[in-house]
Amino acid sequence: MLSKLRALPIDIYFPMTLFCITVETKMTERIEISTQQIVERVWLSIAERRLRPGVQLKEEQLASIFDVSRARVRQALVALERDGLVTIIPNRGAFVCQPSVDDAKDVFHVRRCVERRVVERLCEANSKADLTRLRNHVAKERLANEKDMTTDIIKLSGGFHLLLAEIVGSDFLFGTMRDLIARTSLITAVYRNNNRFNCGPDEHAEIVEAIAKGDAEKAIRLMEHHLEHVESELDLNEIRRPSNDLRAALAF
Amino acid sequence: MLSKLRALPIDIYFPMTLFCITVETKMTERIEISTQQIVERVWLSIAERRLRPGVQLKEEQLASIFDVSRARVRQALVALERDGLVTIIPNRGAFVCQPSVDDAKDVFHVRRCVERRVVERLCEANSKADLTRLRNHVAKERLANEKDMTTDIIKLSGGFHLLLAEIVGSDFLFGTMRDLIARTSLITAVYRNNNRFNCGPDEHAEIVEAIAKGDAEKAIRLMEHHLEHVESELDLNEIRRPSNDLRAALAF
DNA sequence: ACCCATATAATTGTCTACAATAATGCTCTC
DNA sequence: GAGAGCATTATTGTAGACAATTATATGGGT
Repeated sequence: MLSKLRALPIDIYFPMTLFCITVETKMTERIEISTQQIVERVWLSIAERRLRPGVQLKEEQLASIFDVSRARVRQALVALERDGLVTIIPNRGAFVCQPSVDDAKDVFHVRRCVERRVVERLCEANSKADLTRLRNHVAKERLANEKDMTTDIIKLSGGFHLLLAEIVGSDFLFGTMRDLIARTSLITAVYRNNNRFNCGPDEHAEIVEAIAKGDAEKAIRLMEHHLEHVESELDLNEIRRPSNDLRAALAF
Repeated sequence: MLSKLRALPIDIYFPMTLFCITVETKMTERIEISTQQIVERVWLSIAERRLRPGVQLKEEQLASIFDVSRARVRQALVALERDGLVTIIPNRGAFVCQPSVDDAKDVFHVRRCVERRVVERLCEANSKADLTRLRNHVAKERLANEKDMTTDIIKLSGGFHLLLAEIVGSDFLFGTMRDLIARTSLITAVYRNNNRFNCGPDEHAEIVEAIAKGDAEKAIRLMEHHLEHVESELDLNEIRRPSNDLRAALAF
């Protein structure tokens, strides 16, 4: 609202330099890892299915892994809870969330509404510089897809939608999108039924071109189709699926 | 750098606003105040216009007012930032947000989508016990209105919408509603053009009865009408309004 | 009188030690 | 040998001290 979010460059939320930094950490002297970077690492680990739902994230454990103080880990966990990736139970600890099928549907429902609004406002007032940013972003997505860089694909795929919201300039929409994208990552990690991490940059490219032409109607239609596509690749039927819940897993 | 400074309300640079939050602290028993209670106090102070947008919430000040440690105040401020009531600028502090007209419109747009969804799901599966809770709540609202208890009116008015989301049982929708209601409180405090704090419990009552009858279509229509009503009582035209921005206020 | 650099004061950010709480393992009793 | 109660351990929560940062006030130069 009061433009703190907008004041910061988008890379802070999806820093592409993350892994470079971690490499340097090992090679050179100790480099401080920020709260935001911890959030980022955990988020990616969840999105890449390295951290499964229900797992407890112990503060001291994380503190030693990232070589930071426990206080900073705590902040990161609070932020992760806000993003809906983690549940904090008082005096118990933080656990990776287990979104229900209903949750997943709700998230996509709200996403459709919010992204529709974003595209609307984007078509109202678009500038050439912003179109360049969007096209550059899609180009990066293409590159990541070709080279099959999983981590980058995940980050850039969400980053596209976040970029749209950022260009609109509404802090509220930006924050809401950020929240929705984080949750979508978790939902995708839990419910996707194949190994593809997104549906490729082609649909994003089409949306950008529709916006470029100022064709709001088409852009909105493409966006809705895009989101339906993403949702359709998920396994949102109430089928029994592998779970950390011992009782459910051992029941016959 | 420069943009960051310009984003700040000008009266921050003229620290004559040393006015504290007036809270009736019961010094008799010295009860521990939880983080959540601090959040609620600040939220109500903002909603009741006792705290104006742009005011800085200094940690030590709050700590002494509530007689708690600064650490707890910090947590409360982080929570308030999440709710969109406060902006935290690194190394500068926390300030009450100044939502723009566009922000206000976005919030109401998203609210319409989310509440529509909530009502839909509520009509799908309603139970009698839940209807009782809703009716009791509306009754409380009526009482508060009759007795003209401002604080209660504000709390109950938002609480109604929160209760709907709670009954649905989706953590995601509940959290989203919570967020939207907090932001709406701030927006209402800034932009409402009369002294009424809500539009009375009658519209809430109608919605409850529509849900009771399982008439989803009517319930949704009533809800949308209700939200439009609330929004229409705001002064969301781009008229010049009293502002904390000295430059704007002094320009002719 | 204005601008710039510097010193001081006020405020936030971080860390570490300690307290409170919940989970685990053990022992005693029946 | 099973179960309840107790002790131990592991983990989270809190507070206070200190470091870093920013804003304000001061003074000299132009």
